[in-house]
Amino acid sequence: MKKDKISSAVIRRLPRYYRHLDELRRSGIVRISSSFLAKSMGLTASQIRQDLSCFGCFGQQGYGYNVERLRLEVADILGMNRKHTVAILGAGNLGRALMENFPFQSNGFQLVAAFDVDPELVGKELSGTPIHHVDSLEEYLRNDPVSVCVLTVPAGVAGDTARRVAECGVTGIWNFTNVELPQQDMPGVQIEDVHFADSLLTLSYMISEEEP
Amino acid sequence: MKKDKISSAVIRRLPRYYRHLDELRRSGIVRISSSFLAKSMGLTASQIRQDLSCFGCFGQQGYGYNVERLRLEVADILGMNRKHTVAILGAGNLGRALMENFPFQSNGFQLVAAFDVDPELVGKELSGTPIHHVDSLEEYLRNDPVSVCVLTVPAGVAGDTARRVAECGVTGIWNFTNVELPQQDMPGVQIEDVHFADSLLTLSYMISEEEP
DNA sequence: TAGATTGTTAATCGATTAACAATC
DNA sequence: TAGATTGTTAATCGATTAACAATC
Repeated sequence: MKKDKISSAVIRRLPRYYRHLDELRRSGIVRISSSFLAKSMGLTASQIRQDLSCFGCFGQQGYGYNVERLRLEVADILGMNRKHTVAILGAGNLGRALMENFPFQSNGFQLVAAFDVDPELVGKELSGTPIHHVDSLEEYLRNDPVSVCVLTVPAGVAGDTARRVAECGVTGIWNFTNVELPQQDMPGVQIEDVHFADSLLTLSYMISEEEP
Repeated sequence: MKKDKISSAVIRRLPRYYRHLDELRRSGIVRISSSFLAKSMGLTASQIRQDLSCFGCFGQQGYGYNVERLRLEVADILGMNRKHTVAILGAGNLGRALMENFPFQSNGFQLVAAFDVDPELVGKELSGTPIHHVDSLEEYLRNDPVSVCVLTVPAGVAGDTARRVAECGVTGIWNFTNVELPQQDMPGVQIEDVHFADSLLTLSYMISEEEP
């Protein structure tokens, strides 16, 4: 039975399901039961069946799940077939690392452009992606709307840059700056934070607890 | 009343508390009530008082919390005063981005070394941090143990590299590879994942849901 | 003193786990 | 058919919220 409102706990597990199913597929495994998948992921079989049942009936009694079919279903649920476009704002170290190394394509995204202020970079291409000047951001987005902007600008201009692209109708911001973006100022824009510092401090807590 | 076992939901909120308190302090605010802090963070006052009470009594009835005192308390809880050391494994784009831009110091960590296989990099320094050859990893760690290793190596060697440093007594791994490290193979090592792909796919889900 | 706000206990809400009929 | 395993309902567990006495 499909559910209306999916809890964020479930949503956050979906990419992990996808990752594991992709690995199972690549190692040639055709079918899998909830209990086997649970064991390999460190979850309970109940939870997996409960999670999946939010979106539909993908298994078969007495058989389990077809790995490839389930993988495609999860990909679809995650919106990986929607041909989302993405632009990178800020081609510093981190922005360039994402441009050159992150597999946008295999996660269902198409990287179409990057923006920076550095005259050394503007006008060049990196891994086939052109780097434009940030001054042309609005003009670019008017002509070629993108789904998601990757925010890898310096913290000082993070808020401003976010507001600018929000006004141009971007639907998502992937925020790598350590700044908390004011969601309420940007209605209709989904924000996903990657807070390096928060992550490291969590680790700091965990290792500090071990050795009191 | 201090609690023994802190739930991971609480732990994950601690860095956010720290970040907000640090910002309040920098904007010169001396005291704050749980309800004001709650509003600015998008939480409830109850939750904040409940969270903090896991670690002690930091407030005062009728007054609230002293921002700077609470900030220092949270820093201490997070282990930011423990002089943890950190080494970066893999000085590719991402590794270098962290070396050059991430404020390890102000998060309580001291970056002491980086490791790579690239002869162009080995022997050089970047932002004051020497880059050694990965072959010398074990020898280095024997002489100068580090608390945390940052895993920014290619996915193919992630598992091996993790095991190697785990055997050398590292207490934490900050994992930026898209590989799920087997926690059970490395007892006593805390693993904190930064899964870019999982994060982007979560955003993909959220923006796809908006426009069905 | 009166008003404000904490820390804590109790109530509620939501998420996870267990159980089981349905059925491949 | 017998064994396996799903999807779903019910039970349990844990986390969040509400309430309030204590007290600054």
